[in-house]
Amino acid sequence: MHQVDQIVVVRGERELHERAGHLFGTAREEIACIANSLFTWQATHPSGPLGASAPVPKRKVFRRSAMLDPSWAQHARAMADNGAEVRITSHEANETVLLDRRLAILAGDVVDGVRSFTVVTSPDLVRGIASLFEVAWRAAVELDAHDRQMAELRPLAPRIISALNAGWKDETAARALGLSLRTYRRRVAELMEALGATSRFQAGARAKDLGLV
Amino acid sequence: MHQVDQIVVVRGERELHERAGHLFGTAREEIACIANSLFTWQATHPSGPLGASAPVPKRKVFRRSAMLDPSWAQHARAMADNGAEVRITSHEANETVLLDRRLAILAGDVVDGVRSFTVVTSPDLVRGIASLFEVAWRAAVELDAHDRQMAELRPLAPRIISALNAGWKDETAARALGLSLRTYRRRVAELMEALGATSRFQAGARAKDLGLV
DNA sequence: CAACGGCTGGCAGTTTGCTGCCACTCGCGG
DNA sequence: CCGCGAGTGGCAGCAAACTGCCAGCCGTTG
Repeated sequence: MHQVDQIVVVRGERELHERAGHLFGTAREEIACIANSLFTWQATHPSGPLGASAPVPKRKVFRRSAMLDPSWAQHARAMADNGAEVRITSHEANETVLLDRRLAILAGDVVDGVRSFTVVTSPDLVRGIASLFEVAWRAAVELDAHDRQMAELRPLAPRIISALNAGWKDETAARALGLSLRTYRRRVAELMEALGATSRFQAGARAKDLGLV
Repeated sequence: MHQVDQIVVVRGERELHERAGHLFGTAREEIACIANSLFTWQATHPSGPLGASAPVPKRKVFRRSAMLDPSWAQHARAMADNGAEVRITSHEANETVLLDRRLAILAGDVVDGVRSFTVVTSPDLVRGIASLFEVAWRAAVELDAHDRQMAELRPLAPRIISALNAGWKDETAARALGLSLRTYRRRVAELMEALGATSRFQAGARAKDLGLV
């Protein structure tokens, strides 16, 4: 049988939901996902619990910079506690969802305030996308290892970002946070790395982009 | 006659438009406005040309940082060319609209993604708000003077912001823009001032906030 | 109880950024 | 044509940030 519409582009979360939302409940083998923001999470995780049907193995990769947001970090932990495998990546990849290695959804760019998504069912293409996902999966670190790395930074990040956004000098901010200057600068360096920034200007733009200021 | 509802709070641009949009066409003496973003401009400048009826004197104060956006700068120039008096302020004030000194609209904070507006018709309160507007008006600089100040920065700002966002050192960015290091740093200092930032982290966050990166 | 690992904080050297000063250049106006 | 004003660029001094090194401390483990 000739299969039609193996590659379909939809615009906006509503259209995506209408087109492919129901398929989430039919997944049997695995759901694998790369998430960059809460925004797309909501798009691919519709109302009604996903795990309510027979539990399906899930793998999810979160963006490291997103994990600076406490609600994200909490969400990732909750997923891991509910049996999903969660990893954290420092790399930037377009958001991707794989269902049973039969269907892939890739997020595109935002145009006129609307994000487009490509829904793929072509077997060869889905296999290719799945292999790329595997590379990203292997390159990412496990949630527990990531949490250990972030143990010192995590509780301080909001206050450090506030201090930076207030324009405070490192010495002033260190005193306000009850840290030595060296340790404050250590934390700032870790924050910069988590944001993927090499300058403080970049860090400010990234933090704003992520809703951290 | 006892006037009711002299102070009303509405939530969202649609509700504001329904409540007060028609009044813009009835203004006869003056429309005065402080704008912080394109967002609120659209709210208080509904479809259908404002000046289509008898031309009403208009005074508008734009936020200096917003003027870094070429579309804003162009818009301000177009208003001035159409007879409005335009000034630029470095200060941050909540967005305000005054109609004939009889009605005032003040923008509030965004809560749950929805901005609230306070519509005021109480004569005493409107007079008070109008007097505050006059203070802001007098403290602002005329558009022409502002444009002269921005003459060197204006054409370079997009590329400087790109260079900063790329994490380039000042020396690297200066060479890329064909400027000396001293001049590049002069332009960066002007950009920081226009953004109202005292640190590069702040500048990055502000630039992102304004849609400049 | 001792050893080890990891974190902190002080110090220091280096890098990058910030701004004042001044000589020079160029364009404009009288 | 000359004088003046404004901008540029080089230099320099200072401030702020970045990161390595090392001693000390604390908690954990054997």
